[in-house]
Amino acid sequence: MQQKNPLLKGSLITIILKLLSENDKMYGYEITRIVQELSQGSLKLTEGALYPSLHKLEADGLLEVSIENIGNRSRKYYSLTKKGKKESVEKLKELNQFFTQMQQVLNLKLSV
Amino acid sequence: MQQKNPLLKGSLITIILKLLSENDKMYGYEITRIVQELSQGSLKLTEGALYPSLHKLEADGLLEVSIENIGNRSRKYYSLTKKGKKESVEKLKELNQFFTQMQQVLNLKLSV
DNA sequence: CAAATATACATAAGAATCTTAGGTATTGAA
DNA sequence: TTCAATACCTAAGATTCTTATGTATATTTG
Repeated sequence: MQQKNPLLKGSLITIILKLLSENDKMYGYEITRIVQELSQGSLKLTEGALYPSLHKLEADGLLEVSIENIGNRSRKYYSLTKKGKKESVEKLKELNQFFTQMQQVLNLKLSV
Repeated sequence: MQQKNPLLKGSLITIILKLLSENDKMYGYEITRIVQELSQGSLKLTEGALYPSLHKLEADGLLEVSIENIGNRSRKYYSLTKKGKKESVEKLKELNQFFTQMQQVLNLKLSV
């Protein structure tokens, strides 16, 4: 079955960590907006994917939460812990390597 | 739980189609070898992932099979159907777009 | 002002894709 | 003759995502 929206292909965690390494704190809804904006609408980060991932990263000690109230509405701001900063660098390195490897596999003409 | 081996991240189908678009016919075991070789051993295409994917592509009419016997051992050679050739181009385009989008999201410095 | 859209969080079912762990059998090398 | 390589295969379970909900507040628009 074909998927209609482009996949994140296992890169969601890396995206979150990277964005948070460039911004002191961000909240979930904000992250979905920024990803859509930066990809000109082609990457749809669904909330059903994002929120569970944020909770997992928090449970793993990579993110910490602070709640802010805007009027009657509340935001959960996430920021990187020390461990999260380390992991952010690690994950970005891995993803870069993956892209490099994929390009090697996909671009090279094979002689039969 | 961390994964030890790099993921294929949903790109396996694309890899198969691309390799077959450059080689008239290939068999499963051969594909696992070539992917390892081209990625200098960093991408491990497990057989548990590959064979079911080949069967799916065949069932979807993108690949066709011809069996060759080498002594007492038999190989199942796969090659692209017409539909498979079309899809191969399509999938490669998609993956390239994905890489481009990811780079936009991951490289850009955000101003807060 | 009412209705629709945007903001902001969340979960749960199911699909898709992969790893891990087996299994069978032949061939070649040590 | 035993081990590694070749060559196929499947099944259980994990992970990651989509799709579909649900709740509630705030803002825009007709």
